[in-house]
Amino acid sequence: MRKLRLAPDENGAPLYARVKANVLARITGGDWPPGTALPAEMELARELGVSQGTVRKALDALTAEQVVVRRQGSGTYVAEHTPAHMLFRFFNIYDESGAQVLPDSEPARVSTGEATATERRRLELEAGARVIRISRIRTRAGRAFMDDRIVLPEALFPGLDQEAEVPNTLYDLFQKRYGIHVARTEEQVTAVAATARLAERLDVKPGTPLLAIDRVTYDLSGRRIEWRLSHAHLERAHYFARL
Amino acid sequence: MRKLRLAPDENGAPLYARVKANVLARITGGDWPPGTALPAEMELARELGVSQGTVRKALDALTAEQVVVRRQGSGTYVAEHTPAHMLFRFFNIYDESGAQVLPDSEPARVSTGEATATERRRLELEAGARVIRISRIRTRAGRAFMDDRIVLPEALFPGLDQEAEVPNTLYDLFQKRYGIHVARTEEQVTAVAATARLAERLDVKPGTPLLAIDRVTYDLSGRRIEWRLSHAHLERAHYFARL
DNA sequence: GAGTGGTCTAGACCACCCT
DNA sequence: GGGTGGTCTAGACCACTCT
Repeated sequence: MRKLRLAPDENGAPLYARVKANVLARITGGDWPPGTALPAEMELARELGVSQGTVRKALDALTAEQVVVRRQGSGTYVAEHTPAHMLFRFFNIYDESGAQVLPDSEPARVSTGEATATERRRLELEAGARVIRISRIRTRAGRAFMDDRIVLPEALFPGLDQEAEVPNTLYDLFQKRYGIHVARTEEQVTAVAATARLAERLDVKPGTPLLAIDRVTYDLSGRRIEWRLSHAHLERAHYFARL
Repeated sequence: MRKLRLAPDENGAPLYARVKANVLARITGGDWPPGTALPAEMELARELGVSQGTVRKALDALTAEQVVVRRQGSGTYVAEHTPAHMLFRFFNIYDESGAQVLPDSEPARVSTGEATATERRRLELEAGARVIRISRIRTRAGRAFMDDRIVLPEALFPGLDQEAEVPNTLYDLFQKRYGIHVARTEEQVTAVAATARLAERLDVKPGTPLLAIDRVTYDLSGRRIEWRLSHAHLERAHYFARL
């Protein structure tokens, strides 16, 4: 019987799944920061006592989930999430020519407080948990077009409210400063009439139809790490989804 | 040199890609209708003169694209698109509890005519091409909530305008009657104010914010087979997207 | 040229389904 | 019990990258 440096739980899970979990743990644990080259497949296979094919299957899965990037002839690297890349990946607004809208962000207001019932529900927090709230306007060609209200569990992002400035893309800050890797988002989209507050912030008439985007963001281990409510006034632009 | 009954084009494309193309062609060509069991992996491998592992990789890809379904111990089957399944897969509206909304459909109006410039652009049709236009209301719990205007190239769906009744789910009709397999959709979502026409059809006040969903549907070979413009009045429901 | 990922093969054993 | 897909191994050759 070979000894494995994998999950001690030998029941059920196939080998490649345990290899995948092992590699993922070392990435999220910070052993291999973004941009690092992983050991070669053969070396990982030797280290873990499995065949190269099994390592390959695990790395294929991590590649599909965009945790890792493979470069033929060079190596396998922990996916690097540059600010531009993160915007590109999670900002779903496109203009009429099909090009992605790349928004700017105005200085934000940041505060902290005890989570409301709605915030606790959306972020699956315990009663009494505290949150960081960020409010900002996004602009496009110099004009306000999107109002963001972002809520984060304070326990996951201690000190974030002390930042001098909130960057245009929060998600790479999450990764670089807090080691929290954004994995996926779920968005609920509806059409709403502009309230007085939104009308003023987006410079439209009250009652103007706006797109409301309610987003929950998950990290690689499945934790809810952000709740974001955006209201957008889209002129010659649209929300895009592929199914 | 082994002789392959695969694509004669030997350059570039890996073997498994040619196996995949071969199997896909036999499915879309009607040799294996939906629900049919494919030959076993070993048998396909023998027939095509490749190893089982290569066939497996091809079938894995077709499984990921939902062209085929695998049942351990039983076999690999051409994906069967029941009406309920098609609704489930391509209808993106969910209620507040997270359950998918399953709409009903009222009798539709069907007509044909020469494609307008917009219709030609969205469906990539030649000048002079003819289209079938379907207009219908979808209901939810007995109340109108969505107005659909559907445009199809007549060349792909001859005689569809003569149907006695338009089914609630068109997509499985496409597959069963015309052998056209829906592969994916692209949707552009915006918020608009209800026009007089939409207000009357959806029983809301003019100016009410509606969700406008502009969808182009592609078949397995990448052809555009449908353009659909839906306007929805969503109460306690939302459009859902996972990214 | 050495090292990496990408493809392909051949064969083994297992878990599961069907009859 | 026989057939199927699911997993795993070992080894080969290729295409690419780096230096």
